[in-house]
Amino acid sequence: MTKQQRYQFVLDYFEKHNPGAETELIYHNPYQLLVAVILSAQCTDKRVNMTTPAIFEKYPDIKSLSHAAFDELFPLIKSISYPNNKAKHLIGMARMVMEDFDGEIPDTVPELIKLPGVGRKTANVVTSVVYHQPNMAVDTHVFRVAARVGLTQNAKTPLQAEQQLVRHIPKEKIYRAHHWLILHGRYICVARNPKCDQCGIRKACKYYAHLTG
DNA sequence: ATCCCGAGGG
DNA sequence: CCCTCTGGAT
Repeated sequence: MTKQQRYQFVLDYFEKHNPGAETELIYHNPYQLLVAVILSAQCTDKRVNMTTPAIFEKYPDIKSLSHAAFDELFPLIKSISYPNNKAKHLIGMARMVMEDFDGEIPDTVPELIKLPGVGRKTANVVTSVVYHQPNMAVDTHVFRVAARVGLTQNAKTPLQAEQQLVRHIPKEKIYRAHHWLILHGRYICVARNPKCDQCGIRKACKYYAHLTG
């Protein structure tokens, strides 16, 4: 199977068997999405969604967050991973948006990455979801699944994987593909002992082919 | 024990 | 490149 056929098969399969609307981050504007994604590192979306309503009530916009006191923000997120870092990042992010970006959440990856707590993955999520740019956010799931299936080859970093994936996936499908790969990675193509017996794309999968000889 | 849609610093 | 941050569910 050629690489092109592999992509075709995988994308077609997911298009037909949409892994479905899973628990997703809840947000109502770019500000809220950015905050939610920053909080989501190493933490389930469900848990993030439990904390964000209180945050958005107390800090309804980027300006109010930029004036937040650490000791008041910290308790609101202390039940998720890395509350110390994240509280620091959120306030720093808001301040930089106010000072350097005139209070508007930037709409390009290079600008977003300058913000505290915003790495490439977060920047790609924000630009693809809010601004509909054809960017692929590569997290641990996407990285692992793409490598296993053979959508990427010898990708040593998330950035390399991102570049290979973006090259082969039609623009309009990139965000959905991102989500499909995550859900597939979460439930089927798990890190240890992947559930190949339940996998619908195994016939296009290099890992499975290798497994079965 | 291991996993959750990572980022920053050394 | 590896290390640290570090809470809750399973």
